[in-house]
Amino acid sequence: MSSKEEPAGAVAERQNLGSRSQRKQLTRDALLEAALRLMKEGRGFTGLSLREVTREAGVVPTAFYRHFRDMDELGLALVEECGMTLRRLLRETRRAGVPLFTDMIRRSVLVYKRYVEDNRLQFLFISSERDGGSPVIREAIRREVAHFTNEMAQDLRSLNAFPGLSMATLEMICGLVVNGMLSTAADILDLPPRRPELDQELVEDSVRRLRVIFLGALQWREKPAAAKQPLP
Amino acid sequence: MSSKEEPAGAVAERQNLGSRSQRKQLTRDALLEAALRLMKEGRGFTGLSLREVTREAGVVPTAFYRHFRDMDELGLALVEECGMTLRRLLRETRRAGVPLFTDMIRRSVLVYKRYVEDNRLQFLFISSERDGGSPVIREAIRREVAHFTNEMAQDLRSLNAFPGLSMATLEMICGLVVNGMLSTAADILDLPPRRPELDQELVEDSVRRLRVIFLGALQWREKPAAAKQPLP
DNA sequence: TGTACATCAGTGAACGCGCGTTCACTGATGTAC
DNA sequence: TGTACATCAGTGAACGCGCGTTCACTGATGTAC
Repeated sequence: MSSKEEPAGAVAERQNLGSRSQRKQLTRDALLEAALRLMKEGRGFTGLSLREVTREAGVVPTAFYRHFRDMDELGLALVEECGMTLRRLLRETRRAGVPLFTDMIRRSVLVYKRYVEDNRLQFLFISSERDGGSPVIREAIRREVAHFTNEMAQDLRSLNAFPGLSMATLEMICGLVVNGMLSTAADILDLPPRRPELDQELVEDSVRRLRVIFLGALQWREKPAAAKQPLP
Repeated sequence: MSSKEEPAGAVAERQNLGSRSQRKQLTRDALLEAALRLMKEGRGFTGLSLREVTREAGVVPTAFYRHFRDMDELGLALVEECGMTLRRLLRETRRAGVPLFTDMIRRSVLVYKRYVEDNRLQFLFISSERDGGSPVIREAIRREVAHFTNEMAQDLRSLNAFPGLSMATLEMICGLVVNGMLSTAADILDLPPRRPELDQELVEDSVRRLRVIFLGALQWREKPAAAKQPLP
């Protein structure tokens, strides 16, 4: 125990052994995590102050500049971290199987829900900064999400889930799915604890929405690409 | 012309005749509009300061308190304004017809795009605070959006567009549509000027997404509502 | 292995600034008689 | 209609505070010989 209570042992960790650069990395991670942690109570990233973040991380304000030029640069680092989280998600969901039938859709949704809950802070960051925050961060998030959507479309193609659909159409479908699932993430994060019936309801709602999209996808017929005409 | 350039004539307006309460209302409107205007460059509502808003509105900081207790209260007033904008949208889109076929979907999308462009600032507020901002404002926006979704479902029901679908399913479908269209609003607002080919592409993408959803809705078969079972 | 020096992650004091809020005020508008 | 008073939207000075950033620093780690 410390006489002057420390935030979450961040400092203690850093005081343990390790090369200089290893300990620098620990401080950097502490700053990133501090920022995410401060967003827990619904405050946007833009509302965080540099001093607040360093305080939460247990370092002096000026130490910040050893790691980031400013808060925007820290935000971009968070986006990158979240991008990695999304890519891992794709790998995990892939194992749930082709989501063409209700059971597989439900299985995927459950994997997803679990994943969002295991990575609360990152999904909170994504969903609150995707449309909100500073333009540069918003742009970076959109890039990650577009990349994610694209990978998902590649997956569907290689699984041959919708044989009749062009790659462009698959991407459109995946865009709908991803957009929906990111909205759902916000709802998952808002779920009150110890209300399993609400959890179940949310899952079933998600399943229904995904079913509509996949039903629509199965019905989709590609039009023969009309020759591009100049605007009138 | 004024020697001490004034922001957007707000003060000048207020100096014209009118009863005391009329002029108070003008100042209130100036504050609301100032807040929206300051969000133009991608700054979130949470990032605005009270002093900044009063400066933009052309009044002294303390005048703020004659109208709102704090910035949150101003935010809620904005949400209410946006709610009215959404309800007007519904009335206008209704005239575009039942969106079951591609042409009608396209017509609705064009009405919507035009409407978003005519109400840029309000849609900017909605889309950036829907997931981002302070919890109390986010909650208020969600309520407005849920209300909007519900009205839309009522519309589809009374048009008898999907005779086989229950009200709950119609609401689910409308939820998908509304969620998608609010994301699209952000894209519409980001469109660079004088690039009609990008405008057209965005419209066609929206139409395709809506088609998938409506195709799915037409395929949907209600399950006979299974008796509710207690959780295992 | 031992010594002398360089590096650099983190410190702590200091700065000027814009913030939200308080307070007593002004003077035009509204009301009672 | 005219007068005396009340109301209250907007003013302007003042406050204490947390902010981002600068600077010179410390002292442990790393490197060269």
